[in-house]
Amino acid sequence: MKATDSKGDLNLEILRHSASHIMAQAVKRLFPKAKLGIGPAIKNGFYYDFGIDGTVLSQNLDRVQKEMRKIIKEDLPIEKEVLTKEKATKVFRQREEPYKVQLLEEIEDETVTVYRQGEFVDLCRGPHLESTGKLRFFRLTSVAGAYWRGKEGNPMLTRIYGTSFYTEKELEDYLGKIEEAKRRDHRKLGRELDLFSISSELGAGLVIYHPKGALLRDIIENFEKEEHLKRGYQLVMSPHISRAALWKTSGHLDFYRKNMYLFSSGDEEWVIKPMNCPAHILIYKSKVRSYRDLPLRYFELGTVYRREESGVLRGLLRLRGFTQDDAHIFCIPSQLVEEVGKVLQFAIFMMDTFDLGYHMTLSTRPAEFIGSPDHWERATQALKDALREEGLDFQMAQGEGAFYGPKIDIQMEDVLGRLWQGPTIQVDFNLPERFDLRYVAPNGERKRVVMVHRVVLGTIERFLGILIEHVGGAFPLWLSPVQVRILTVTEKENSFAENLHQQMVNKGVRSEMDLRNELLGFKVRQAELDKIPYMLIIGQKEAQKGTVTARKRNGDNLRDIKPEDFIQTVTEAVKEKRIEI
RNA sequence: GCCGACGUAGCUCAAUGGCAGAGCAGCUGAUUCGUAAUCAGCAGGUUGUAGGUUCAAAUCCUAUCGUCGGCUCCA
Repeated sequence: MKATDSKGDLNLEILRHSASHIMAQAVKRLFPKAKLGIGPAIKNGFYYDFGIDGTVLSQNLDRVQKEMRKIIKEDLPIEKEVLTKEKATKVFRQREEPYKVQLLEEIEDETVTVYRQGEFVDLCRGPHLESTGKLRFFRLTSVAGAYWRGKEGNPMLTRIYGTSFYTEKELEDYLGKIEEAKRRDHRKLGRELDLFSISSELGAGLVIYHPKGALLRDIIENFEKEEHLKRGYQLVMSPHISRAALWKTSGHLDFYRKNMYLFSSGDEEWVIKPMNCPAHILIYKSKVRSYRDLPLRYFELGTVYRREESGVLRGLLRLRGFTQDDAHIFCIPSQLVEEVGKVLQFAIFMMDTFDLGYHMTLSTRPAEFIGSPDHWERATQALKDALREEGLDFQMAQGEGAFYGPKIDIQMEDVLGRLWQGPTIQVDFNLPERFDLRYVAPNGERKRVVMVHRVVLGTIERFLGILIEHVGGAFPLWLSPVQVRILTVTEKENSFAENLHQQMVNKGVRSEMDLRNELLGFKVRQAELDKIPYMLIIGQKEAQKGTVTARKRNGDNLRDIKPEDFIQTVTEAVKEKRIEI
């Protein structure tokens, strides 16, 4: 297998796989006692797991990198050998590699392949580069712990991540992209733009929204409410605490207990809601429902609290308290295709509005499930039909569904090409059963209803985090907490500025003034850093003519604009939810 | 929860067992200026928290809370 002639994906995989072997060889040279785990190529690079004290590797990453360069310089041929399983087992026993021996035990074939480069031998399917010298552009990126074979309870190995490319430019581009992602980190921008904070005094995984963040969230929430009402959803609301017994009925107390906040007060046990479904179900159950009423679509911006493990918390992306744009659709099984189709359209409309890409995945019945296989088959088919009718490409994830029903997951793709979990649509056979949810059919029979759980942004918090990174903090006009900032050249223009400001506020434009006694350049810089879409620059010229000079976020100037024309431009862009200003 | 790295002024960081410091932000004053940083001065700290070792702790040890990178999880 020639690996060096082009740079297709397969070849990149070979390059990275060999890079991981070279890294493992370097680690073994420096730390002979390190035990080899596994070392595959992955999406953006490669890793290798070692049984060794993590501190040692994290403090010696540079040394490992240097040793790798030596091995590359030695240009050792990488040779494949076919061995019987017994022979291979003997080799790795001798080399005191227990993890490799364990892997061999699990292989059923009679023979296995090993790859040899100099003194280093690894159990491996290959293929590999011809020699270590073919690797040129690589970088070790981080050290982290990882469970052996990915199972909690197994020993924790130390994983080194790295990446490699065929050209220096590709490597630089990749590292540049990582830098760009760091610049856009929503945690950093959230602080710099004064949108939100997370305080350890308040508690990990809980967000406090500062005025600008709260405004931004309010804009998104209002947009969501409007769009839901347009699509036949009804707004509902439910309390944050409820009796534990409700969650006994729903089954959450048995299946989800470790993630729930429970407390007792008086003689009773209470739950802080981790989900909105039971409350919506109670609304459904509050009276007898006819087939004529269906489908019923209940929507709530429902704030829920879940006890997430401390290690999984991450900015706005993974929290303990968050707000889902949650809806539950109660319908007749025959309505499923149409309802799911509508949700798909809705989700796509939202992605388009925010200029995000999307990828769909259909997850089918897992090994452990409830409900009849027949129901599963029909529901899965309904989801598939809905996807096909909307003309959408999707991937299948066999056995990845929830235990209570199949689902469609939509991943959002941001401007850097990163994927984020977004909308989900889940069919549920479980809760209608547990709560005995029925409707009266045309023939008077009381039949079981089908329930669909769905979110179209996911959670407001996570979506905000993704959005902040997607736009790099420079929100489109309709979302910008501050749309316009008026900058005066000297204090002489203050009254003109104040007048203008009031005019805009009256028209619903979110305006701010910077009347500080500072140089214009200083104020412009501040407004740029604050990523304000429009600066209105007011000096002697403007004050005399009664016009404004509008400086866009990208530096372009619009001169001699009448205030009312500017206000109209802004108002129109907001109305159309234009992405570009 | 697990592995590792961390936690010093609002922010970014310095001080490696020996007097806690800088830039930005803030405040005061001067300056009245045209598109990414005007000048000067002032103030800002129980070094996350609680213990311990030491003549002496930001620095070493223990616990705890939190943050970051991963793993696992994500009904």
